[in-house]
Amino acid sequence: MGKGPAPEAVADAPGYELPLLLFAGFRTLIDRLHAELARQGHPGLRPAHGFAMQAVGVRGATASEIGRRLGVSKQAAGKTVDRLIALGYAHRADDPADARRKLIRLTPHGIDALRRSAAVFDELRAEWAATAGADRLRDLEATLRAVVPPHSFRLDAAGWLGGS
Amino acid sequence: MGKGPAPEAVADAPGYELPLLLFAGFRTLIDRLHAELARQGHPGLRPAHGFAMQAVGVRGATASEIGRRLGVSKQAAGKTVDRLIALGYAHRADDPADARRKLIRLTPHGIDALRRSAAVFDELRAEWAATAGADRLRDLEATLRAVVPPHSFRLDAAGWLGGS
DNA sequence: TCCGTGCCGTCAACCATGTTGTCGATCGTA
DNA sequence: TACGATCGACAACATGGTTGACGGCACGGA
Repeated sequence: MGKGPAPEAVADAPGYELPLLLFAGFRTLIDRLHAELARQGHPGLRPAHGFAMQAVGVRGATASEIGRRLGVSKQAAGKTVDRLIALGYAHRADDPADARRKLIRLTPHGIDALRRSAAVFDELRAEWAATAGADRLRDLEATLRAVVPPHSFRLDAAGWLGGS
Repeated sequence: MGKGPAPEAVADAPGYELPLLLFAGFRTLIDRLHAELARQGHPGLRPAHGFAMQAVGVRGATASEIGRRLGVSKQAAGKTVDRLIALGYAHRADDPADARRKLIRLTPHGIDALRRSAAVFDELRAEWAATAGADRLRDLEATLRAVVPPHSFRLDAAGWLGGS
């Protein structure tokens, strides 16, 4: 680029490409993560489950709490937990200190998925660093941190497109 | 990792931050687009509709064609078209040359939404360029183009998270 | 000319994820 | 003790996806 004579406008990319590029990047990472997880003993796992397990965390949480972290209603969180439990990634236990609450905790299978996810993400980032250069990747992250408002840095990716 | 005295590792961001940053960026752009569109006479419009209208295009298309472009079944495309029509953004017309086909075309309202979307995306990109610097934004786009496989540059964002 | 093959749109059933609204049980507190 | 807030659950529904089936239509070869 930069072949035109105009000094200030050097054929910038059209604005609509930016969201497409960001989404393609996100999607590429998530797709490759789940392809790798499927290979490592976690086939049924889908993107929404990963976000939900992150919301559960290694400490466990109640359904209402998970709903707040994911930005969805407690009912929706309860349904997601049901599926997590059906898949063997979590289990429900009564809270001895409060009979209303039910603690959701990850099973060892769930912890394993979380641990492997972090490892795969590190590998994928290293791959991108090798392709684009470590400096350019760091710049990309720094640029995104600069333009993205911190409150949008949340876990409620799943279902965001469908719900408005 | 990376907090030791090793000279080559300068506390890189953990790998899991990368998808979060990319998604936060994508989401920020889309959220602001739809907030702006709502202000400009397109309230009911949601992200999925935008992708669907892009797949229809100004030339029009059949439901099967739209499904192929979005990477979903023709039945799913048909339902999405139904909602687009109910919202007044598209209409169905018989194809005089082939009685099997029904041409989906955008209404003037739909064309207006597409035109405004492009304008808003350009404004948002200019905003990011002002915040992060035009050069850094161009670098970000170039880096993403380098690491993202071209085949993932598709329109099937809506519903992707839910379907695997 | 007629018939097989294949695409088009549609209907039906179902799944996954969200939403609101309601409700009984329980906790904490005025 | 009684009230109010919260928790988990249930029901009904919207949205957006899937597969399977099916009748209508186009087109090309026996």
